[in-house]
Amino acid sequence: MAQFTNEARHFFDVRRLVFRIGELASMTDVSARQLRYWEKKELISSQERTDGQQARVYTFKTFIQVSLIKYFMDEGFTLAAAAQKADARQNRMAYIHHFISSGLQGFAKVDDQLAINLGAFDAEQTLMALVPDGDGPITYKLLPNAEAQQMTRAEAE
DNA sequence: ATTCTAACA
DNA sequence: TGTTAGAA
Repeated sequence: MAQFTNEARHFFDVRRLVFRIGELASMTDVSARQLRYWEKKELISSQERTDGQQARVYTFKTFIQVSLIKYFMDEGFTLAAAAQKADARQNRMAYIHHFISSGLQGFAKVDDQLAINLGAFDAEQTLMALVPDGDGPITYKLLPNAEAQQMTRAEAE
């Protein structure tokens, strides 16, 4: 079974997943003309081009942003309002992502069950969520920080 | 083939 | 906003 620690690991780097304007346009049903216009209005941005190339390069994050703006415009919002709502949505998602990734400290075995290290409960204790193999409720257990840390690390790699 | 800017319908 | 033109 895969083990995880705080270290993020991945098969590919999303920062290398980029699109040119034609691709992004067909992916989002937003015309290239609109994409250039939105960029000029600073509602979206394209990646800085280090080389001398002229063609815009868009990140995956921009793909999400464009999709959100498009969605809100289809809902009837003006471009400016749609962009504002899309921005707010992304900020909420960033917060949630931070909340989750900071809360999930790693996995371990406790009482022969999968245990999810949810991080500090207070100054001395760490909260562990015990996930049963089959059906059944998830239970929680508080362990001394040192013990939780050690067992979480012991299962890693 | 694709994207660029600028301009006009 | 769509759709051109001509250049890169």
